[in-house]
Amino acid sequence: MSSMFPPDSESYNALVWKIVRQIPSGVVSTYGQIASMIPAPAGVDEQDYERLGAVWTGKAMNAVSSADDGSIPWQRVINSQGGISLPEGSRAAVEQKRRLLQEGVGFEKNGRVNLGQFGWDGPDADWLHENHLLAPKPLRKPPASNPQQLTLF
DNA sequence: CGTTTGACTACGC
DNA sequence: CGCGTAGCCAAAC
Repeated sequence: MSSMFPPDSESYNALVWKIVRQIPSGVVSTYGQIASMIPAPAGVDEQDYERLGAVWTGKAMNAVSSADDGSIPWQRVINSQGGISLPEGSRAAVEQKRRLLQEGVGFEKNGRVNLGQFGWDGPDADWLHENHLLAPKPLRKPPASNPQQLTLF
């Protein structure tokens, strides 16, 4: 028997936000990557957690907007495809893209961020260890071959 | 009180 | 490369 939801969603959210605060300006992380650093609750199948954790992280991020005190760079968390998950055209989505652009994160024609270029590698190993977190699962980066995206200058 | 709906992701066409 | 689907379940309607 296992609860399919964080036993303590409150502390899970806090954990997510703690990690998100570590994301430096100019790069992005994904829901799945954040979740991969948080140990799966006992009883939750690892494979299930890969998806569940991402959903939980999404919920945690959703909870930020209502209580955003400005300390959480929520805009730096996007989906595994490099896209913004908020409803396109919504006020929040526009704000997210605006902030990312301002931080230097580039968007490709299809409206996605190249995770290979702007993807975050995760916090320092020391920090992770101090907080009892796991090493982030590498982002699914696009075939890093030719840097056909050159928008500087 | 039944239905719909997600700030997700991997996978198959 | 883009779109649809399954799996999951608390909350909002």
